[in-house]
Amino acid sequence: MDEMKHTLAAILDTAIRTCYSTAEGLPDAEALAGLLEVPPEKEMGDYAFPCFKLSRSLRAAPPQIASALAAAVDAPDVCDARALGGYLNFFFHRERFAAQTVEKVLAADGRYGASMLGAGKTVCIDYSSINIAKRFHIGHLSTTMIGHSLKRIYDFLGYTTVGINHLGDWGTQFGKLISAYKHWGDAQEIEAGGVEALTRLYVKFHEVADEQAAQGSHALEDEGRAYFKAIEDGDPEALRLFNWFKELTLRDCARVYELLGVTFDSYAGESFYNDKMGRVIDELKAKNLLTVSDGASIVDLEDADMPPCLILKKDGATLYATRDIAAALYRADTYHFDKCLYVVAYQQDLHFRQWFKVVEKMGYPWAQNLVHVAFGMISYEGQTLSTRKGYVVYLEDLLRRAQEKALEIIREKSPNLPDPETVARQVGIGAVVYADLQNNRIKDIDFWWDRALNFDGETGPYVQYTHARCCSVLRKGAQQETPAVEPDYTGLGDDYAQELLRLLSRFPEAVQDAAEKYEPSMVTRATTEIAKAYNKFYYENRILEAEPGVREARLRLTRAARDTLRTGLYLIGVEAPERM
RNA sequence: GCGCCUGUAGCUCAGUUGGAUAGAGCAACGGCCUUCUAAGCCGUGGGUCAGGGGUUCGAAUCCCUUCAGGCGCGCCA
Repeated sequence: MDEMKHTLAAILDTAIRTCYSTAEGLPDAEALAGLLEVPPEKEMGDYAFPCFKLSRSLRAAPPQIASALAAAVDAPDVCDARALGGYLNFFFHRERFAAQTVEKVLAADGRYGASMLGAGKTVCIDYSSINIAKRFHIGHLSTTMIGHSLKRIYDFLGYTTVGINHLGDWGTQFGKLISAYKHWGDAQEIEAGGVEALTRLYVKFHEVADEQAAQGSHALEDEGRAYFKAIEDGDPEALRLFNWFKELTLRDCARVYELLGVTFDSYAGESFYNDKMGRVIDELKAKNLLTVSDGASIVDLEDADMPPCLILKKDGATLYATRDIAAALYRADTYHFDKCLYVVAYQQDLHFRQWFKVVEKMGYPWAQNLVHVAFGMISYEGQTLSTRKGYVVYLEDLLRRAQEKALEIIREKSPNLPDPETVARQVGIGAVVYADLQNNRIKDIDFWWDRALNFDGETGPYVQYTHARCCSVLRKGAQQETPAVEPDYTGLGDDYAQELLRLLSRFPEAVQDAAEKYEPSMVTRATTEIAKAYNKFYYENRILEAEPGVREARLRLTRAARDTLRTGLYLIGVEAPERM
């Protein structure tokens, strides 16, 4: 919560106690701060206190309370208070508010909004979690960017974070892939073609297997299973191929991660937990949680109104939930997390609720710190994503086209820009990432090329452009040779400057809210609002030609806006070019 | 059938613990570059907040219910 709120709450508290010294059951200053609201119109002030909340304990009508308090508020250097209906509206002392806000942002030296809120606490974030032998497509973007952004946000708030790419690197499909490679593969071709070549092999395998099945044969399927068994048993040749496929995939994805600026602290995936499943089974048995149903081992969850959680297949093989539980136990032991986030699509909601409950039944109190950070489905022009049907957009293609579009605009609008390729990369990718983190994560996304490549209006390039505009003003300001003067903050008294200042003052709260709700879009929106407010301020005020003191104040506000825009963009994983 | 989620302007979405006249962007139309980046700014039009009940001084927001859509519901992940 921002400082102004607390300051106002203290003033309000004093006023209430002056007017109604005998009343009981009144909220304290902290509670009052929580009741303060932002009025819908600027004309109504900077903050408002709804007096309805006090009418019961004060036994008075809200408008009367508002009038009485308005007369009792006495803090001329901080704010003015006026009654309007049942509201007590606070109007900041503009000059003082401007000075305080700007100096606070600048004193933070690029880390405005950062805190030590999370000092000593660890947050594990499971995101991206790609499957081996599959190309990175738009369906993987949300988990990757939401997780990446949350990691930056938590880091910024002082938490220790562990970014985990829980690789999908175990399962029969890898046996099938080996089988296909043995029949039709060529080392050089695969090495050159990467994951795409692997995908072709996988498709070929299924074509042939389907043909065989039509003739009543399962020879190829059996061979695939046998190769997977070979991997499990540690057969050197099978393992070599498996690791090669894995390496090819990681190499492929590394290009995308590099473009996005995404990094991980751990790539421990399913294969890593392969030898850690026994503990899960043993513990479940020891705690009498495991029962056999239709030959499979399950944990009954009827008391939690959920279907049972499958732990072992009829043949004794482990399942998805088993691996997730094993991973959670490992992470609890290894990282001693205060929270463990799973950035996974909402489709898997039941799965997470089930195994979280199993961990709870196992008696681990940290079960309540497991969080499924769910997000919406992505479709492509109204169709469900499907590699087979061609309804798929590979991320590299999207990012490439976005960069091309950005370069085209640069050639047209900024032909003299130095290093246009770098800026095009920053802007093109920024547009894609920003769009992914713009809305509440639960919303489904329908991908359309024309929307993805739109750089007008509330978009990543808009915010980046505003940042570059700030940089440009500051550059020009630094080039002018003017004597150093103290800022005259009356120069920030206009409505446009004040609106920008208000938004800047609320930015730290937005970052904290984003962390609390696991919602990066709250940072995206707060940042966009600041960009909009700066653009209005910029058009309504001359900065460089103002009187020296006013010029200095406006330059400082520009620097505060630039720093905060850069921070906001950084927190959602978007770069901030200084020119564009 | 049961469970989870969603429903706000033509489209995509905001709307803070219930608060003042429900807001943006896109699209459409009309303005603004001899002045700090026009990827910008200003303006116009556009709404039964899915429907119906209820709680309350006050509901897009909370409760109930109906409808529509998405997702999920034992040996895939």
